[in-house]
Amino acid sequence: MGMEATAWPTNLPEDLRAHLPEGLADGVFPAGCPSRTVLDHITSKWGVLILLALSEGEQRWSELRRRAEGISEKMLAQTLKTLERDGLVLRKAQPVIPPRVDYSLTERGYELSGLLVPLVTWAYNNADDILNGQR
Amino acid sequence: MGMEATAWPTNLPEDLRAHLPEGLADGVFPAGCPSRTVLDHITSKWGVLILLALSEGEQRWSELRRRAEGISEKMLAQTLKTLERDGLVLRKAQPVIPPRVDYSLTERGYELSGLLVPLVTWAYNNADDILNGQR
DNA sequence: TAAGGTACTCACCTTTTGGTAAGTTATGGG
DNA sequence: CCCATAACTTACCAAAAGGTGAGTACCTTA
Repeated sequence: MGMEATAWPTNLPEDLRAHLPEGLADGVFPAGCPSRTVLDHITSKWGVLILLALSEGEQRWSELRRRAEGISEKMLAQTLKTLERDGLVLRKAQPVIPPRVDYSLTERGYELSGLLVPLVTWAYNNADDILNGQR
Repeated sequence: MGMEATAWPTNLPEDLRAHLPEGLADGVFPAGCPSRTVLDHITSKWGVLILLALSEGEQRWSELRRRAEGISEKMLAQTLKTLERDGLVLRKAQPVIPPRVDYSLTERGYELSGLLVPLVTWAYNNADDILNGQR
């Protein structure tokens, strides 16, 4: 309400639509499904931002902290651990003092970032329109 | 550790990478940025699932409840309200008893779902590998 | 001797998110 | 008269996410 929201026609030709894989073809994810867990990791508030930052190349802890503006050390550690466990992020610690740790995307993580970047870009480009259109 | 995570080379030719828009070219979202808010809406646990379900066409409240398996009525209402406010979902209520309400994607919502579907598909295809590769 | 740098962990507390169960609406059918 | 129905709302509570500030390790530099 307040904005001219137009409905998208439901009867588009099949080949103009993005396709869901079989098994969730009707949009149903089984509730306990592993993909729900993975989806939660990769769409988490800080997860997206970290993957995004790393899509620009290998970075140190402190650099990631700067890029994911507003993240706490606790959440940075937690998020990196989850992504590392998921095989999306690679941690390389050098045994020097003061410590130096470099984070980068794995091949799988890089593949994922290729899907995340368009999404974030879209959010960035549409954010003002979306939030202004609210009565 | 436990899995053979290989690092992706950092020095790829520029044109093989997905690109971030300027303004977040170095991967920094300003902390209070509107796009953070929008991103939170569209990557929320239930938001993704609802947008996904609606990418298959117009649906009633009760149908959405079934498809987003495990969602409570409270969260369904809340999620739909947010997406409607954001101009991504269109609500059409018919003044009949018992009530009938149909939800569909707006043009903007449809555009978004085109980016979300590949992401969810990726999660679906990779979920088992990811969760099994964890020591 | 003391301070500084880096990458963390931990305990404690607050805030946000989410679930449950009940109530609401108005009408048509038994 | 009373129940069922669809799409909600509300109050209350539990769980999860997240912030804060302190502490740790160890070597280097001043």
